[in-house]
Amino acid sequence: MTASDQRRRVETELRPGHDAAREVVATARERGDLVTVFGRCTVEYEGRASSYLGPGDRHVMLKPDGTVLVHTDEGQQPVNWQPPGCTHDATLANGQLEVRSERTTPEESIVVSFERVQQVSAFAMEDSSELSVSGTEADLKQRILDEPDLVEPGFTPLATERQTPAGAVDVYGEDAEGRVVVVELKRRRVGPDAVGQLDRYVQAVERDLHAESEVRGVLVAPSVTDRARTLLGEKGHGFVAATPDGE
Amino acid sequence: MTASDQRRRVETELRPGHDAAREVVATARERGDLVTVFGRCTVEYEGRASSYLGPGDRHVMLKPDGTVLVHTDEGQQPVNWQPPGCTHDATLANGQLEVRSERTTPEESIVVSFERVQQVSAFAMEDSSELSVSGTEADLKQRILDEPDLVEPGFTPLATERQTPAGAVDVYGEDAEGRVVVVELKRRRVGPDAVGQLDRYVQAVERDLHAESEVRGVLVAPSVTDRARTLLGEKGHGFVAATPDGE
DNA sequence: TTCTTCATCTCGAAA
DNA sequence: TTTCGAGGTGAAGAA
Repeated sequence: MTASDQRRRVETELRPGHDAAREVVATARERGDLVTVFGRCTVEYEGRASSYLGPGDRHVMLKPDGTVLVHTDEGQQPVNWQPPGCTHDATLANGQLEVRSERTTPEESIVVSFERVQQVSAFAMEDSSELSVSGTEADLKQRILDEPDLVEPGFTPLATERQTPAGAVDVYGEDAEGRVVVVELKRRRVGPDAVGQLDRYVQAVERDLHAESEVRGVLVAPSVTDRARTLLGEKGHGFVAATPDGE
Repeated sequence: MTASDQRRRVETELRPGHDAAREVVATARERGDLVTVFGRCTVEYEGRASSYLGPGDRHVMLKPDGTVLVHTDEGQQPVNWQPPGCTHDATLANGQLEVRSERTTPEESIVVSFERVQQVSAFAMEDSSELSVSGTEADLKQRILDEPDLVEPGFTPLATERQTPAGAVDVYGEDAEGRVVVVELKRRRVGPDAVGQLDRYVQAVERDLHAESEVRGVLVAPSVTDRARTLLGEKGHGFVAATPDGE
C-alpha cells in the first residue's frame, strides 16, 4: 500500500460546518467510501410505512451500496434505515445538512436533517472474506442425510427440496413400510408455525399422490413448545429431537 | 452546554496504536459512550450457531447497552453482532486489539481481532425522542374497529386479541346472521403462512365453542398471493382487501 | 423466564 | 420481478 492509499483510508472532520460535512459526504460517495455522520438530527421516513423521529444524537451510516442506517445509543436494530439500492444525496437545506436517500419499488425515502454535525468520516474499505457459518438448517439436513435413522429406523431419504404445490419439502423419503414421509427441519426450538408449515406440505403431497397411501409428517428440531406438540398430535404428525451439531 | 461537555461529545483517534485504541474503548465504556472502531480485523462467533470471518476492513460499533455490530461495506445487516446485554471487553492479545463480548442465556461470545486500527471514536449521546410509526398492523386493526363494514356489511367486532388455545385472535366478532367470525390482520401482502395462522385460530375457536355453529375465517390484508388464495379456498376462509392507511 | 407474533423485517434462491 | 422460507432473525407483549 502506498502512503497515498494509507492517507486515503480514513478521512475525518470534527465539528465541521454543514457545507464542509456535505462536501465530505459527496466526495466520499463518489469514491465508493462508507460514510458515517454523527450529530443531532431528526429523521423522516415515508414508504412501506411512515415514521418521524424528533431531535436527538444519532450515528448515521451510509454504505456505498445504498444502505442507510440510523442508530441511537440503544438496541441492536437501527431506529431508521433504508435498504441497499438507494441513492444517497447530501444537501444544505434551511442551513442544515440534509441527507436524503430514496429508492423505487417500493417508493421509499428517508430524510435525516442535522442541526449540528459533531463528526463526519469516510472509510475506504476492502473486504474479500466471506462469512462461514455452521449450525444452520443446512447442517441439520446433512446430518439427517448422513444418518437417516435419526428420523427413525428404516427411514430412507429419496429427495431434498422436493417441490410440491405448497412449496419445497426439506427431506422427502419413505419409512420401513414404504410409506411416504415428509420431513420438515428446523435449527431451533419450534412453535405452532412450523407445524402449520409441515402440515401444508403433507397435505400437498397427499394430493400430489392422489391419496393412494397415507403420507406421514415428521418435524425434526431440537425441541417443541407445548402448543406445537399439541398441534402435532391433532394433525397426526411426529416429532424427532435433533440439533444441527449433534447435541 | 459547557465547553467541557462540548469537548467530551466526540473523541477520535486516527491510526492509534493498539494500546491507545484499547484505552479509548475502555474509558468510553466507563463513561457510557457509544464506541466505533474501524480497521482490518477478523471475527469469531460462538453461540446459537458459530461463524468465522477472515481478515477485512470493517466498522465495529459498541453500544453502552452491550450491543455489538460489525458492518462490512455491503448490506443492511451486520455481518456479525451481539445483542444488548452483553459485557464488552477490550484487551491486547498477541499484539492485536481484541474486542470481546459475551452473554449468557444463551451462552454466546464474539471476538473481534484487529490487526490494524484506522480509527477509534467515542460518542456521548443524548436522545429523548421516541420514534412514532404509522402504517402498522395496529393501525389496520383500528381501521377495522372504526369501520367494521370493511370486513363485510353487518360485521360486529366483539373482542380484540381474544385468547384461544391456539393463540390470540386479532379481531373476534359475528356476522349479520350472528355467526362467529375470526379475523386475521396483516399490514402487507400475505402468503400461505398467514392462511395457516388464520386456520389454526378458526379451528381453535370451533373447539372452544364445541362446534355449536360454523365459525368463519376472514383474512384482511392489502393483497394475497396465488398460493395463499388457493389455500383460503381449500380451507373455506374469506379474504378482504384493506391497507393500514386506507388504500 | 418462555411463548407467540409482528416487522418499513432482511436475505437468498428459484420460478 | 415476485414468491417463499430461513435467520445466530430482533423486539414487544403476555402468561
